[in-house]
Amino acid sequence: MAQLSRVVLNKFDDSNGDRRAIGNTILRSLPRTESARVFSSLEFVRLRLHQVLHETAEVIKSGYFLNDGMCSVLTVQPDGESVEVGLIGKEGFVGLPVIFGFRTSALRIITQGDGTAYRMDVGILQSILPQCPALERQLQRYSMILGIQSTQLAACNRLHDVDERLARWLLMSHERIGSTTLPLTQEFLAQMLGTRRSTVSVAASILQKAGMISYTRGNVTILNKSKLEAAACDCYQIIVEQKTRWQSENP
Amino acid sequence: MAQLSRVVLNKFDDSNGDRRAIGNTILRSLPRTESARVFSSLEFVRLRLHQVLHETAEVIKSGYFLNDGMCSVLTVQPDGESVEVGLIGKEGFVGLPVIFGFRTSALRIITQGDGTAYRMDVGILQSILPQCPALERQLQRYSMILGIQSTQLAACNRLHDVDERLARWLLMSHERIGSTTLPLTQEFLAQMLGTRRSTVSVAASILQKAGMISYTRGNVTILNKSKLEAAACDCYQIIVEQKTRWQSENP
DNA sequence: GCAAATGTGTGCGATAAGGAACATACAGGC
DNA sequence: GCCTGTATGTTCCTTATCGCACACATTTGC
Repeated sequence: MAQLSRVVLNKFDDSNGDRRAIGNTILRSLPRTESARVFSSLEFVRLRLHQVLHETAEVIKSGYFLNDGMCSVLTVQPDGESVEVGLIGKEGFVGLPVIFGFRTSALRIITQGDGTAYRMDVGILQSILPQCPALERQLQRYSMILGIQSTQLAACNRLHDVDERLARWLLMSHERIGSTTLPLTQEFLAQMLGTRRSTVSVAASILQKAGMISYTRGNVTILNKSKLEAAACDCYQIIVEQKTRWQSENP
Repeated sequence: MAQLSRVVLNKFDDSNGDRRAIGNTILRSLPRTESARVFSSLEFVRLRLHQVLHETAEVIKSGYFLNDGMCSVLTVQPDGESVEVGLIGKEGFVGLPVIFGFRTSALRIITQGDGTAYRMDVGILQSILPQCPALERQLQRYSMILGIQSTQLAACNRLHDVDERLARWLLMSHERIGSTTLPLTQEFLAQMLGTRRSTVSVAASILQKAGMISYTRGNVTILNKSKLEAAACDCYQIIVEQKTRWQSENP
C-alpha cells in the first residue's frame, strides 16, 4: 500500500507543486495493472460546502471518487421536500448509474462541508471500465453496499423519532468528516431527516441540554460521543456493522 | 420473441407434460447465444403465499427469475418491525447480491400471493455469469432500477400519510399481480407500511367507505381504480414513470 | 453603523399515529 | 353444531410531529 501511494503521489503533482495522498479506498485498492490507466484519467478537484454533484433527472457528466469529506444522497419530491437515503464518504464513488449504462441521476448528490475528490469524465470512465475489471467490480460492489445502506436508512426514517435520527445522523457525519464540528443549519438538517425545521430545533435542544452537542449558528459540535451514541437509535450501530461485514464479504 | 418463446417452451415441458410460457422479462430479453445455457440451468418452481425466498443475514442458495406473481423486499429491524423497501414482479430477479459476489442477503424477500418462478442454483449462476454478458448486464441494470425504486419508497414512507401509502401499495400490487383481488391481512399490510394494524384498519375503512375497495377477511378487492389513484400519493405515478424511463434508458 | 438576509428559539393549536384494549365476526377442525 | 384461533372494527388516551407564527440573534453587504 505504501508503494502504491508513492506511485500515486507521483501522478498527482498538481500545478502548485504540492503532493496529495489518495484517500479514496476504491482507488487505493486497485492493482498496479489498472492503476496507471485509471489515475491518468483522474482530475483532482476541491469540493465546497453544499455543492450539487448530481441533480435529479439530469445527465451525469462526471464521476467522483471522494477523497476527503462526504456527500449526502437525497430523494427529492416534486414539492421540493427531500429525504436523505445515503451517505458517501471516502469509501465510495458518486456516479453509480453510469457504470450500469444509465445516463441520468435519479437522485441529488450534495456535498457536506468542504472536501476533495478525484473526478473522471463519464465518457472516459465508460471507455476504460471494460479494461479495468477490478475497478468495475469494486464500483459494482459499492453500489450494492450503498443500496443496502439506503434500505436501512429508509426503515430508520420510517420507524424512529426525530431526536434518535438526528443523533444517528450526527454520528454518521462525524464518522465520515472526521471533525467533531460540523457545518450544519437546522433548515439543512430538516431536509436530511425529512422533517420541519422547527422539529429539528426542538430535537437539537434536547441533545444540547443533555450535554451531547453544542449548537451555534450553522455549526454543531459533538461534545460527548458516547452519550450521543446512547441517544441514537440502533440503526447507527447496524449501519456501521453492515458496512464492515459487507465490505469483507468477498466472492 | 415468438421464436424465442417456442425454444423456451420446448425446454420447459415438465413431468406433467404441460407447457409453460416464460413471463420473466429478463429471461425473455436474452439473446439466443445465451438462452440455451441459461435455460438449461433453470428449474420451474411454484411459489406459495408468504413464502420467504431470502432471509435477512442468511446465505443465498438460489436466485429466482419471477414469472408470475410478486415479492416484497423488506428491511427487518432487530425488534421485528419491518418496512417494505421494494417490489419485485416478473420484470425482476430475486438474489441480486449474488451477482456482485456477496453471499448473504441483507433483506427479507417474501412472496405476495401464489406465483411461479425459474430458480437457479447460486453456484451455477456464478459459474455461467462470466459467459453470459447480456444476462449479467440485465441483472446489474435491474439492481440499479430496484435501488432507485427503494429510495422513492423510502421518501414516501417518510413523508406521506398512511392512507395515501396504503392506496399506493394496493395499486402497485394490483399492477404486478394482475388481479383486482389481493390476498392481504391488515396485520400483513401493517408490516409492509411500517405501521400498526389498527392504523391500517382505520385507513382501510376510509378507502372502503369511499367505495374504492371492498374488504373481507384476508382479501382486498379494488372496486374503483381511478378513485384509488386519486387517493394515493404522487409516488405511485412517479414509480411507474421511473420504471419505464429507466428501463428505456439504454447505454 | 445600518439595513437586509439568514439562522435560531419558542409557543400553540391541530392532527396523525402510537399503543393498548376489547368485542365481534368468520373459518376450519372436530 | 361447537370450539378455537385468527382477522377485523372500534374506542380511548397519549404522544410526536405538523404547520404556522413571531421574536430575537447573528452575519453580511453597503
